[in-house]
Amino acid sequence: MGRVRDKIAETEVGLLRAAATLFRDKGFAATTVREIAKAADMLPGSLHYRFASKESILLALMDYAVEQATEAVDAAISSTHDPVEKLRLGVKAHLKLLLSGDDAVFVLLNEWRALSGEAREAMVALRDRYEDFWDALMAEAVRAGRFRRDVDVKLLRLLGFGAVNSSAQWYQPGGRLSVDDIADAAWNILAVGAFSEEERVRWALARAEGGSR
Amino acid sequence: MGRVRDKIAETEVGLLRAAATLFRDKGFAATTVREIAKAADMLPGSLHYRFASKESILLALMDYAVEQATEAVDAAISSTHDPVEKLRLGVKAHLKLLLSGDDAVFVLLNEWRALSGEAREAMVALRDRYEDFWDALMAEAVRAGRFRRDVDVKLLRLLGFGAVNSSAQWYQPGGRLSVDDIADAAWNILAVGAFSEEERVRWALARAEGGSR
DNA sequence: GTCTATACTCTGATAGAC
DNA sequence: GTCTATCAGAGTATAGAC
Repeated sequence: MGRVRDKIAETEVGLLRAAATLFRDKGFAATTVREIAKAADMLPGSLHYRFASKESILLALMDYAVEQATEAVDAAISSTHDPVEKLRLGVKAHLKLLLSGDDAVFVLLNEWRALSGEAREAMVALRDRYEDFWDALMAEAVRAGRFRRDVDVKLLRLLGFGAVNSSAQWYQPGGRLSVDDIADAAWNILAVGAFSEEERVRWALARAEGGSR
Repeated sequence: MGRVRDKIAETEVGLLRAAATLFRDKGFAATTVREIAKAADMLPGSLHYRFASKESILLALMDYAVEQATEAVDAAISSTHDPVEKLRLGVKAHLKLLLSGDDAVFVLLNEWRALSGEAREAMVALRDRYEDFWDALMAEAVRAGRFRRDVDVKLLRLLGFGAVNSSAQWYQPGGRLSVDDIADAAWNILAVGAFSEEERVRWALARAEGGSR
């Protein structure tokens, strides 16, 4: 029983992966269903057996991306109860996924304009939930006095993810900068700039103690 | 003499403006030349008299965007010789242009993947020059000891512009946040996080003195 | 310089044999 | 479930009258 469903899922995941790479490289509108089918070792007719339309491929892909991101971040922050450390680990997990080579998250971030109508609304709802999750995590750190009081949390989240997510546009695997380099730099600039004085001292001490972390 | 050229230029600027709005809203690939022509009060045939191809419209648009950005930033930083103040004013000018409603810069940042071949190379060369300009400005601030020594300037520039440019994705004219709010917040988080201790003190004093700037 | 009309290609999607 | 063959429409670009 499970065998058949697994096989179906596997085919569809491969298809989504192929679509993600093409959507990332050429954009959704510039990618043809024939190209997707070819990249997935299929013919256009077979592809339409799995997905009714090109747009439904994109929507499924985004669904998959949000699910993956949520799982990755949840797993990463489960090891600590410190709100600031949760943020640091969560951002790192988010970035790792984004730069891991799986293009779904990249497409989620950059091709949402291609969806229209109900599909667009469903997508926005998913994205909002992910963003609310982060806002709550940050609010916790503010409540604990770990960020400056005058920091606009929502704006910090927007700018922070803007910085982190933009790395997908220029990151090169095997290049000068590793994923950890980028995560650490983003943290050392963005978060530290938002830290309260007390937290700044704490952070400076931890750095001096534990090496370059 | 100048009259004719001005008239031609005016027609083309109007056309580029219409194209920019469409490219921004729907993306380059999803926009048709018929739509561009209609938005510019023309027929497709007439449009092709001005631009040989759809891609050449995009390239001309990007050229225009880089020119505008360079001029805006140059004008903004000419009033000071302080390297950090140059950066602050320059970033603000860049952001103002990006969020001003002229969509050319947005398209430049988000649709460059649509170009291919020689047009792509020409575009990358333009963008690189703009980025080199910023790197030089930042290097000046580092040399003067105004940033922490351990800050990777190129990475800071990438992350910084990632944050600033991302605001174009969510900024709403007339919304809760003004362009100045965003510019100030980005500066207060990003730059301050990269400041040297000495500069941080200087900045804190200036803030206490001059209000919320 | 701008129009109308159209050539030619490629698109997403479907039908029906296997 | 996957194939071949094909539809109807939309895409860019062009030709030539005005």
